[in-house]
Amino acid sequence: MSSPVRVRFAPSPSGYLHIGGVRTALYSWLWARKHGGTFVLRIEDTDAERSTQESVDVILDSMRWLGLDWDEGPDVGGPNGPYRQSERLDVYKEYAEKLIASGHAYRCYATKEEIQAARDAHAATGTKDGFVFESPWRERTDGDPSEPHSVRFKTPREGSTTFVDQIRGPIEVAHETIQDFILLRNTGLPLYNFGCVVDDVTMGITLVARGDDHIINTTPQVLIYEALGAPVPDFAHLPMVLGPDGKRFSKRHGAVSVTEYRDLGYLPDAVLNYLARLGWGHGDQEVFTRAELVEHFDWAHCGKQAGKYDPKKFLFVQAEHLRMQPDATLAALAQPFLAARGLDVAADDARVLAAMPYIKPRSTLIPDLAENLDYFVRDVPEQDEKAAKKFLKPDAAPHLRALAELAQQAQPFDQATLDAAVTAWLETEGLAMKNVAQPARVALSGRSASPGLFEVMEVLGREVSVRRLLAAAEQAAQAESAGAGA
RNA sequence: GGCCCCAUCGUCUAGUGGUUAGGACAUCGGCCUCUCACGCCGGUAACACGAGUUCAAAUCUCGUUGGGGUCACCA
Repeated sequence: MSSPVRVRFAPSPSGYLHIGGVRTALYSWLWARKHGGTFVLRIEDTDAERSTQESVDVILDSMRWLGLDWDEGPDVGGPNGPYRQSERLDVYKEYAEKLIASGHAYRCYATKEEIQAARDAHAATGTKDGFVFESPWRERTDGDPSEPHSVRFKTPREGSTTFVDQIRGPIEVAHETIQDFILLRNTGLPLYNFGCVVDDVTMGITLVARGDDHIINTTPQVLIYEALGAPVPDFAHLPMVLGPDGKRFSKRHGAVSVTEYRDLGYLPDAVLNYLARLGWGHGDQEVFTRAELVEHFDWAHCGKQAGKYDPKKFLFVQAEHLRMQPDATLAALAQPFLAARGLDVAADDARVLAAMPYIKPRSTLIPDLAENLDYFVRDVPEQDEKAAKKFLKPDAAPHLRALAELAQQAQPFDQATLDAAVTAWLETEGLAMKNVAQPARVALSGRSASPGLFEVMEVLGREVSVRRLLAAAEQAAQAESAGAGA
């Protein structure tokens, strides 16, 4: 085929890794993995004001948690480093000089004040056209390079430039709407459009994926590629991720940072799956494993319109992935959340493993697992007051004692035996399961909702089941005297 | 305002000239049932509008309207 695929994700470290950014990273990563290419991670920290090391750490942590591994970048290095723009200043300087030498760029000594004055004058004319700063230095050569100056690109005055977006098709912009944009600030630091292109050129990037807010930046960038005589990569501009109300996705819509989802107990694969499907589709399939995503992803099936974040759908996808996990994996993931409830159990606790199949379909997030596992591993189940009051009444006491007796006798102590014994007993007593189920449920779990009674009993074991049943019978009987005494 | 992008159920989408416009989430009924889930069955619900091209348009063209992005020595 053509040249090997090299894709990059280039976040600027000015905060956490935004959920929208994750999608960009994911699509890029998928593209690289699908083609056996290289995934490069680059830190765009040329804005010293906003970039922080803490942010870099958070972003790397987030990427690792998601399992979006990079072949070249911070930590792992690579042949095209360094991978932080702040460490590549000499490279930008070198390329800027090249463009000046070839007549594609020039030194501009205009001050901020002069530019602002020009902008104000333009506004004062009341014109409807956009402001395009025309530097007097475009054609002058009498400046003193030792004086502070920026480097501007000499944008062609005529014609237009077209590039073909992988998602949107051809996009054409007239040169007259593009001003002589700045390549290098007077501080020597590159501006986004320049640093980005120089890095993508020197790192051999073959496809650039990013948010569609960059679509307008692409034309000037293509101009730089051409001026440099470098091959122009493919571009794919992803639509934005919006909040449910259609506004830019922000904190008030819910969690925006990847780390928040991790702490909330989402699975990385679920996050990836949901994000992949938000803006991309593969027929009727909704649930994808990571491998399936890699196999099926393509730009052609990416939607063009902005996607609204749907927390309910996200939860659905998360639940699906939770159920796909092996019991042992979930047990290990649940352990810290159990510990947070004061339940100190091993990651491979037999009760946890035994209960997991029944807990899984009743849980969505990892903390739910711990919540549903609670009474299986707690010595004495915490009792829901309302449930106890409603079901542990005097007339339930004899039933609970009978169930305890049946549990004591069951041989072997498993679901089938328990079920048969209880069914037979109900028959002779002329009772229905629903007459005794809820009191028994409260007795065993302390709650009014739980997996099937026989499932719970089997996991709990004979001894614990009998003990809880009898304790509840006692409690139910007590309710009588309390009621009569009042 | 200039420039650029976008437009199928509430939401994510399938659909690339001929379909009863499909699926999923959500929602509403029902089944299952010892509770809660899971699961299963079914319902409500969409091509923004207007011209044109065509035997035929959700699909192609133009316009309108409505969203969004961008106009920095931020990224």
